[in-house]
Amino acid sequence: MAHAVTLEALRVLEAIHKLGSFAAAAEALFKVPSALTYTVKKLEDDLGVPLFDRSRQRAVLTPAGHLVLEQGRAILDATIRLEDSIKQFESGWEPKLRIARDTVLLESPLMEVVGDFLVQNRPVELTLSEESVGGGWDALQDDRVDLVIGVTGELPKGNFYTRAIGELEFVFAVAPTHPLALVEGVVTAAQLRQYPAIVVADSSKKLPARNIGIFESRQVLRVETMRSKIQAQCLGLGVGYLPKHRIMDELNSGRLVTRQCEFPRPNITAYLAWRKDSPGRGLSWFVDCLSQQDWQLIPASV
Amino acid sequence: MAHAVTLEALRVLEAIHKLGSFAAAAEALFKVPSALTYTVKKLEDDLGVPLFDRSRQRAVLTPAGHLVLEQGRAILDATIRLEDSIKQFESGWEPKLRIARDTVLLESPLMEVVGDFLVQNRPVELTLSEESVGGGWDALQDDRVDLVIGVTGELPKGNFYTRAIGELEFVFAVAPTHPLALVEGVVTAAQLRQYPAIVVADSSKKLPARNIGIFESRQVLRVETMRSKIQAQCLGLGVGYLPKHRIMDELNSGRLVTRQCEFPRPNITAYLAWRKDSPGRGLSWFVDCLSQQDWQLIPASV
DNA sequence: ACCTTTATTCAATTTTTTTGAAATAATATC
DNA sequence: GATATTATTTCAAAAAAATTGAATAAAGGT
Repeated sequence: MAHAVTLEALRVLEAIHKLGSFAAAAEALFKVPSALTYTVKKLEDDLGVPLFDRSRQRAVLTPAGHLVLEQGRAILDATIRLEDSIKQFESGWEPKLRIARDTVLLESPLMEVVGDFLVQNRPVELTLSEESVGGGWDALQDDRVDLVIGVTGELPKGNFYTRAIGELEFVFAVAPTHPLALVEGVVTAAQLRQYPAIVVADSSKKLPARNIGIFESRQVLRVETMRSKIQAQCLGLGVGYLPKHRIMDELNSGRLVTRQCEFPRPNITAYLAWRKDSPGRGLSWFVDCLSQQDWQLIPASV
Repeated sequence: MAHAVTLEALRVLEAIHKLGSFAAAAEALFKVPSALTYTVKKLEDDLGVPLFDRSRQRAVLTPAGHLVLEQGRAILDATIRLEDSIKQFESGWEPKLRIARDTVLLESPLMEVVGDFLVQNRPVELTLSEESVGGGWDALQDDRVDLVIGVTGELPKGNFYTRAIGELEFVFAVAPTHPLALVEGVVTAAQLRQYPAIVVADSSKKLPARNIGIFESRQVLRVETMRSKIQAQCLGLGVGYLPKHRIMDELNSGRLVTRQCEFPRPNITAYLAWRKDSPGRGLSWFVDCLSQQDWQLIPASV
């Protein structure tokens, strides 16, 4: 047979697997069970492989069935994206917009902008996520998000637009109860090595992980978000550089104190970044608003 | 309408675009033109957008049509891959196997193995390609190849198997007519800077490009393959490190001479690498043969 | 053992797709 | 500029495919 696979058959497979039975799937698809029997059997005949094991009462996927299901899901997703693209093409508004914020940035400035967007009641479904270190680039490149806020470092390969939103200043901060708080003057490498370092793990799933500002400590505690890192350092669990704009409260109230460190950490520029290809009206709107938003950073020098 | 796109409609779209008319596409698909009119009109109705511009005699795609075609192709490709996967699942032999050779390696040892495979007349379609520097990893990660030979350096993220095939030794070589050939003793950084460096460009399309062994020359000539680099250096266009096993002939015949260099380049291990997931019989066969093949390298120490 | 749930078979029915002939329109040719 | 050619659409009829519902068989729960 020329073309065995049809989207309808993949949908049926998916439904049966998800709901656990032909009967339940039939109901969900507004059909009668024998219709599914027909569709499934046709696909099995065309493919030449049984997709379900019928030795028991409830049909369960064979290994071949799992294979078809898995790749079939990707195909169904692609058709949904295709239909979404057409909708965007007509209205200009993308049906879905995925925004990632790097964990170095505060959440509230983003939320303000999101609030402004939501009251406009556009036909756009928003998804927010948080990334760390190189993870923002990774998510963008891997097409898991459409827009990232607060990415830093080198531009990876690919066609991206960027816009600087300010400079990040890092200070070496410890809890006042931490032994390093007692050090007068500059903290040395030897002193650093005595205490655990708290680092934010790279959330990359595809690109190689970056390790920024790791000094060789005896112990490293890896956390997922900047919030966790700040909290860990406030509790005196370890030490490390923190973005100044995130810890103004902690510094003012004395929950953290700064020290000079032998290895200074230079300021780095934070960017908005998005894919070049055909931005929808939603993406354009967010790029405009987010680049004018006050992220409480140092204005970008260049 | 719930689900507008069907694979059949995408195939029709693709055929009309490729062959330039409804009539030609109909013939290719063993149908009658009015059947295509029906299919296309149905898709247009369901999507709510005209896909073809009919103001002229021959129908041409509208921008929206191009969008559907482009994404549709990806979907059709995925369905073909799905059917291929099933075939592999049944016979064990993958219908397609894509092998990349890093440009540091000789081509002939691979060709010998390929020859041995072809005489077995397996139902496997082979594709060979050449990659450079980080490009092998890139192609593997991006699923453009199934197996790479001669990748070096750090393992990127992802699930890969690797097997060492030997160590690469690099020698600093220049044409006998090159000014640096006259230097006695060790070539210094200052001397190096005087002459163009020949480097093999990273063929990566997704991962960040690696730059190995670039010393800051006034001029850099970037080439795509090791063969080009060797040739450029034989012609005295520039200098650089070359893999010793690739230039034995040139060294013996005096077309290249070696010199000591202030920056020595350590040996590096070359690997076979492939994706973990479900190797077919073809991939397994190649991994076995290729890892036993004599690549004329130094046996791996570790 | 009995009842319930589940999947399949099969003939009848409905829906969808395909066809071929005729109509319409745009290019090409003389 | 008239005419032939090529290309697409329209429409009713025919063919193919999908869906239904009733009957059947078999598995699991109580």
